[in-house]
Amino acid sequence: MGKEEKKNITIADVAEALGVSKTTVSRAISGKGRIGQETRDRVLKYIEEHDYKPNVIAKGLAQSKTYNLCVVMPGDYDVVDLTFFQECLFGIQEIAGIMEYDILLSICKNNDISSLERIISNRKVDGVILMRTFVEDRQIEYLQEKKVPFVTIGSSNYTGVIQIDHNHKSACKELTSIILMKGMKRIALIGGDENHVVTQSRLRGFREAYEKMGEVIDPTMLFLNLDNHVVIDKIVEEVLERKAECILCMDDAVCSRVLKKLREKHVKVPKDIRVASFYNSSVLENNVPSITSLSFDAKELGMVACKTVLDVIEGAEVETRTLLPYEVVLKESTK
Amino acid sequence: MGKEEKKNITIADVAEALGVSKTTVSRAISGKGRIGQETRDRVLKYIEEHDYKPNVIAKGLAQSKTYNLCVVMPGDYDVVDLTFFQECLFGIQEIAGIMEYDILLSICKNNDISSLERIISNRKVDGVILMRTFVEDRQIEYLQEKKVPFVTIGSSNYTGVIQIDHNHKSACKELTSIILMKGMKRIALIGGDENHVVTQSRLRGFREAYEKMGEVIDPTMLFLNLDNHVVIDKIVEEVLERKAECILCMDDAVCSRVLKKLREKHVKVPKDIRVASFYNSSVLENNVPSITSLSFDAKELGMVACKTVLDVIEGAEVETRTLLPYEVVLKESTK
DNA sequence: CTGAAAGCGCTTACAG
DNA sequence: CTGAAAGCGCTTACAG
Repeated sequence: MGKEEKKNITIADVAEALGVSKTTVSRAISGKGRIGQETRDRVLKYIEEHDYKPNVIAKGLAQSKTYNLCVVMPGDYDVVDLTFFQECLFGIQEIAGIMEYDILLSICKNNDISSLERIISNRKVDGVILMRTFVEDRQIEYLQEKKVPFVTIGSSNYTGVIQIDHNHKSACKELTSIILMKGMKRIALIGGDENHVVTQSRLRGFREAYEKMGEVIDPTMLFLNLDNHVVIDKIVEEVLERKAECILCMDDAVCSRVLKKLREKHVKVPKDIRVASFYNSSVLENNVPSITSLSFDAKELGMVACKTVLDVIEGAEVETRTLLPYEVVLKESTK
Repeated sequence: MGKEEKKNITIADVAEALGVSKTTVSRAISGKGRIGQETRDRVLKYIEEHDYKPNVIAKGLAQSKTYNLCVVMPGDYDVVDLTFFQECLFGIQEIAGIMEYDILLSICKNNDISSLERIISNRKVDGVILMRTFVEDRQIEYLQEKKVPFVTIGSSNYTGVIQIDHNHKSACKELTSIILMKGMKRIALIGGDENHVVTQSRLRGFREAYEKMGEVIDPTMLFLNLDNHVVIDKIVEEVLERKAECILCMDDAVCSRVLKKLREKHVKVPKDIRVASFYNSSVLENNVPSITSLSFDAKELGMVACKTVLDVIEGAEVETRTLLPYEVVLKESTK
């Protein structure tokens, strides 16, 4: 409509149009440095009217900043609880957006950090959020070595790591205690990769509950490091033979598979055996019966993590460890 | 260990160390412009040994490029099939990584494009991949107006849009035909937001199957635009009363809810009623009985979409519409 | 084949 | 309070 293809308007254009220097325009926009109120208003008015948008890349180059955050998501297919990471991502993105930051995604499959390395050495981000931690964690080692600001979602044993987590230990302790108090002593604990820090925390909570109740764990009822579905199926068989009263699942993916196996064998929950999961996600949402589990606010976790890494980037002091609250949600499966 | 905190080494440092100009170093690295073989080798050797990494941001500023792609993910919680988008994202990331591009994530809730707008007006990306299309699509309109290179995953009716999609129409037509051929005429079609292009395609396939088989659709058996679980539950009741022989679900989230309701009412699949879904994802993976559905390769879709948008960015000619193949997977639920 | 210089669009000491 | 100039780390006509 007569509109000509406009080149992007720059700070120089604004300066020229207003008969001031680029310095002045820059100051009016950033709010840094002394500048006359009237001058500032003129500049602000002009850029508003002409829809001027500063080039963030150029700004970044001058300031050695990118206004990007890297979020590292786990890329292992089956194990992952997608909903959790999704929700978390929403939280991160919400805060990041407010602070004018964007999210660069890195996908990490079993501790392979090549994608993260590329992003860091290309200087594409100002900080990193790790969505999952390993007991032995190459991402953490790499980031510490490179002195890149980062936080982890989930706990870590590495010293000096800023961590945002739910209180998994305490949550699992509580859920386990409740089950013990209901009189079920023969609990089978299934799932969980011991290389993940969260598994360690859950396990500790599980153990503490037994101690607190003066009960003793039957070590043959612990089934960790299950790497595939077939193994889970076999374990369910075994657990049934051993007359377990309750199956406690480390996460919902495992729980979902356990429930499938139980259905196939026509074992009724909760009549024949009780089931609970250390995690709640939409995977089990539509299950009949409804499944007792721990409830965590993943979005909140993401928001806090994002806020924290931004603080770190700006050099603020932050807590080394932030623990968010949880809920125990009792449902039909443990009635 | 005596190692001093090194500032990042730049192209100027390399040039000085080698006694050549920055121009020469730049050319050796980029491979553009004439340069002596011996000189190039010297430069390459030096940067290799000293672990020099070009600053992508600076390079981008000089070339008006970012080496970033924006991927727009749907942010509506319930409706979304996460696994699909996740897989797709993996595919995108895999190709992007190979081409030295990174992924900037934008989350779009019900056609709200503010996040995308920010990323575009901040010039943070060279191109965009839209993971879901709307019949009336503000993202598409915005990107076309701004002349930003982009492709859509899923089809679109806007002219000139580069689309990568599975052949949903044809897939749904085939699955519907099979069911009709099995002798089930009373099919209830459930779910699907008519604002999504994919719903339109599926519906068209459904209709064509009826036409092909010389059957007539009972319009009162179509239940679209279900926005919440309660509605689905009610519809299942209605469908049962109306003696439907098969429930066809537009996607797995809907199907999962339908199955839940059926279980609660102790209606057996496939004995009392058959069920199939126009989509396959891990949501239904552990269901007993296994569910007949259409199978699509989401990762492949992501890979092709990424490759295509990269081609568009580089000004290459690309197909306006690429349709990927599918599979019909018959399982127990329609036996 | 190689280099000096201008430019990408900002920021920020420094000087006035 | 304001501006000229240098700088962020690259690329790329242009000239030789």
